[in-house]
Amino acid sequence: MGVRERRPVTSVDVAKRAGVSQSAVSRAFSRTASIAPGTREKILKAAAELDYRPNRIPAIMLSGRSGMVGVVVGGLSNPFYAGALEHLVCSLRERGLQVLLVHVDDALTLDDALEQLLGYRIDAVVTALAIGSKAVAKALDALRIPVICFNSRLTGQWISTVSSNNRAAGVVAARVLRERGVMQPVWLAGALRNAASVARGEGFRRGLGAMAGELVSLQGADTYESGYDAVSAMLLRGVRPDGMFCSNDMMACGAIDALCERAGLSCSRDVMLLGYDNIPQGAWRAYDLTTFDQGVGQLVKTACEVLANALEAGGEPVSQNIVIEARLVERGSTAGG
Amino acid sequence: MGVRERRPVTSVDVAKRAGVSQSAVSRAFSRTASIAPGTREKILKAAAELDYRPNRIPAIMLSGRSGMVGVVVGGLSNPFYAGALEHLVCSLRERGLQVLLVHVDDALTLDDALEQLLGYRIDAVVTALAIGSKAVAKALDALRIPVICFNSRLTGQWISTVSSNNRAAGVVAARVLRERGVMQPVWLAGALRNAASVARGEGFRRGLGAMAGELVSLQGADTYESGYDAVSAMLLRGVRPDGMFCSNDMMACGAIDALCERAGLSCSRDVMLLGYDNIPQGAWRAYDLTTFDQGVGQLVKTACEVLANALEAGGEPVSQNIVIEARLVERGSTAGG
DNA sequence: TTGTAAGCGTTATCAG
DNA sequence: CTGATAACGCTTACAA
Repeated sequence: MGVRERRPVTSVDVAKRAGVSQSAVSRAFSRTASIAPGTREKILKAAAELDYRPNRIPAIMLSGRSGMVGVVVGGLSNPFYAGALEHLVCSLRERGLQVLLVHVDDALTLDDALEQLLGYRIDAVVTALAIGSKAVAKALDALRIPVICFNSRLTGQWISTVSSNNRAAGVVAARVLRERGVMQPVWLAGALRNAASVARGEGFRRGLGAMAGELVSLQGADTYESGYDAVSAMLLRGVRPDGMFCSNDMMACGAIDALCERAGLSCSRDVMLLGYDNIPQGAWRAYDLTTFDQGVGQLVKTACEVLANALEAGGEPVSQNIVIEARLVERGSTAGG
Repeated sequence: MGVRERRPVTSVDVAKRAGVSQSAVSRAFSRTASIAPGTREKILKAAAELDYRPNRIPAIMLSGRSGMVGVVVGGLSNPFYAGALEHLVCSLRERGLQVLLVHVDDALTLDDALEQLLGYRIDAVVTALAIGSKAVAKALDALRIPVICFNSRLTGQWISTVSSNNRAAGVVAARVLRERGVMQPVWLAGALRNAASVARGEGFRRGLGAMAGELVSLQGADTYESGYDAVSAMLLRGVRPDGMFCSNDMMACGAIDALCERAGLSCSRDVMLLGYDNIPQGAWRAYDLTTFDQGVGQLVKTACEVLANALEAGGEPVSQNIVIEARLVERGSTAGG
């Protein structure tokens, strides 16, 4: 009684047991094919007894479509991206699409990862990478499958984008600060290659109007630590802000902590401060952060619709660019007093 | 000049162009097969010109192994899980395994999701679900492929677990509080079905020894809000703790905020407080949380090794249970004064 | 409605 | 080293 490698149950096994042809089994599991109800039941019974599970791999071979979407993420340590991924995975699954996940640190890993994913014949790529280089755009466009990017400026025949109106939000942030009498505004920028951050900064500067001359710009890198450090350095230089706009909530939290710890400045009492993303941590009592909500649900839903369109185009490139307004969420950090 | 659906480039196309047989092309891309260097180069050149990319799907059909691992997550809003996922994705990729990601809310979604994943002939399942029901264990075991669970008590022929020593950490937490003269200890439990939380609570109670009689136990649900609410309710009941152990950092942050906002109690000055997971937010200055670090890197590395073992077992079930010690990270929340 | 048979694009085996 | 050929487990004409 040797140990036998267990061969998975195939449609042939089921066919044998049900006393029908193998193609009948295929039809029993197909939505479109026509089959006599009795035959179908007989087959399903046999299948259940054998614990048969249709193998999707041959279907992929025939159709050339895998039903899998490559999802490329970086920076899951930012709760905004983690939340977006969670939404995305659910939405794609509802549309019958599976997620092949790749984590990417840099453009090099990306090339490598895409190479591998292509071997699996993924139908499309969805990404929220903040990497906005020409090289990346070119690599993605060369895949000849639909690519959907969040908050990106990448362009290409096959590339669609879904973004929040970063620039407009920047203008709103400036208006909020001006209305409340801020005299010394500070802009805390995200990573340079982050297109969304650049747009937010442009909007902010424009919104400040005449006051833009007073603007102090800090360079961050999208993380809590970078926000904390940039603000600490600013305080050491003797700058005392009374209004701040941070390119994302992570940096905003770091900024708040640095203001408090390094200079005893409290947000709302001494400094009006806004962030971006509306991450859960911003709502934690210790921060109570005014911020912009990108509407992850809406963003993801739109992305899935764009994706569906692109997949239906049947091999023809589709490129859409959709912008969604961000919503100001006012909390204590701009309450004043 | 009608629009033609573009057929992907196959090895036959490359063979034609390079003037060799199709099997030569296969060999040119294989690591093991032997082929003349000249032939190989000729083929690679032709492949590059045609932008050929080997299709992995047929290989999956032949071998029955997809090189894909189903990764099941819930609660990505907890940065601990988001970070763990990031590590896991990278580690699996280094081993040449792709990640098929599924998000699960409840046991029902799980069954459904597994059903689908099986169609893709995934080689294994990795999960960090806090769902610990018998039904889930049975469903996973029935897949007849290796299953690796983090911090779970699930058991089965095919199920391996990698956990931190939750019970021991609980004992340590109790020792820390006792040593610092705590008189009114409080335990903030996570969701009931969370086996890790149960073990932490058991360890804590045992570690308290004679003082266990004074212990106040609160029921949370692993989230910030649940921690905030449970502690708020406790304060309303008139309980004034001077030491707390929270089943995870999210709840610990909620607890800290409630203590401060509802009763003006400060952690470290009035209350010694410990969490679990060592999420980045715990290190943020506003919380400065003492906690237990599970060592995500180590946890994931171990899980991947267990997985590799199980995959090499060639169809035979493998079940390992590995426990890793958690490391106490002391910060301000237990500094006292 | 059902069965037969021809692929899908690789890898593996075997002869040359 | 190389080329022909047989799988792999399905879906889909086509014929009965």
